Amino acid sequence: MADETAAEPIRTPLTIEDGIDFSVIELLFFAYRDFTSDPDEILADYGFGRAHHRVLHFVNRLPGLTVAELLDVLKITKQSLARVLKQLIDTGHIVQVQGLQDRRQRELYPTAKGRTLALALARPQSRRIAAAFDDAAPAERETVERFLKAMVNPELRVQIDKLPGE
Amino acid sequence: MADETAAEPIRTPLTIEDGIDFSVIELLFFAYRDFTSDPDEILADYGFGRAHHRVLHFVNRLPGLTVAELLDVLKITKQSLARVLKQLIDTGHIVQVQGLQDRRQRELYPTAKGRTLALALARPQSRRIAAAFDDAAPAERETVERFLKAMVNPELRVQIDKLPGE
DNA sequence: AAATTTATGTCAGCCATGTTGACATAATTT
DNA sequence: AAATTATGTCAACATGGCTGACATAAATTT
Repeated sequence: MADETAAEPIRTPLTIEDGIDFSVIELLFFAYRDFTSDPDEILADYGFGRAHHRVLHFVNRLPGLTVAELLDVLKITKQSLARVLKQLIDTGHIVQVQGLQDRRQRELYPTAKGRTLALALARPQSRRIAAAFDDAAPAERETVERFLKAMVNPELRVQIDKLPGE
Repeated sequence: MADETAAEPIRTPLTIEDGIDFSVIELLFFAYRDFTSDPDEILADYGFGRAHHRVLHFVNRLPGLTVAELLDVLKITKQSLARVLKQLIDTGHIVQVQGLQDRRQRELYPTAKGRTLALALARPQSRRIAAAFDDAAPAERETVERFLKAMVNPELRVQIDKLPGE
């Protein structure tokens, strides 16, 4: 205990008057909570978790990326990656190919099986997004995308630009 | 191994042509990754994690909410909550008050210490959001908020409406 | 050619945070 | 009086992060 006397309960809520944008903070929390719940159910059938999903996703979007590049996108350590990557390789969702110019590198590619699963996981998320945009004008779509990109650390926005557009 | 022969690597990336909105899926991932990294650094100084943050946040925004209500917002089990809640109480960030009408209930309130920490955690997130909106028009702000709310499961949107507006 | 650096893999152990199941207590409701 | 409800707690387990240490092969530098 930090103090002898019991600290007094504060009975008034924190509000926007405290100078903080609580509404968007909370909207991001709730939106992400439900956004990730979609693929979670599918993953459970495979004995996979969110970690597998993220790896599979980026290997499908950037086929041939190296282990180091993947670590940089996911912002995790190689020991953390090792476990899930091994499972994805053992189950035939991802294959490794030795680099041509640099034979130390292991280029990661999805198999047909891995591509199918990646698509199955992305589908409900894409449906949720489409429903959220509902009858939004193209300009509104653009506003949302511009906001989300601006939320990313400036030095890491290159990661977004590297992803295939169409 | 699922197959004798090594499965063929697919060398073409998944793109929007596959009928999936990959750009917004990825923007949400990157935005949330960096959005949560702000408070993580502060929390580390206290030996706390994201779980503590979420509890502290909602106790500050809905002072007096009960354990059951908190579980419903966070979508975790009471055993998971128990550990982090106990730590927040032991460190004097949160206090429990026996319910007046129903004395089985434990109403959760922040202390002055808990309020200060909640504000410190919210501040960098709010700054990031403000920077992302930069010189956005009020209508654009509204577009983003409407989109994020629409991303939440319809039956859970009441949780957002219960939070204090101003 | 030798030494160093780099990309990757792997072993071992630790921590945070989620889970399920079982059971206890006190207070409320039936 | 009995049943239900809100909460707490114990034990065991899984996932997915982490650090540190070390090994190997290939590329780069000296």
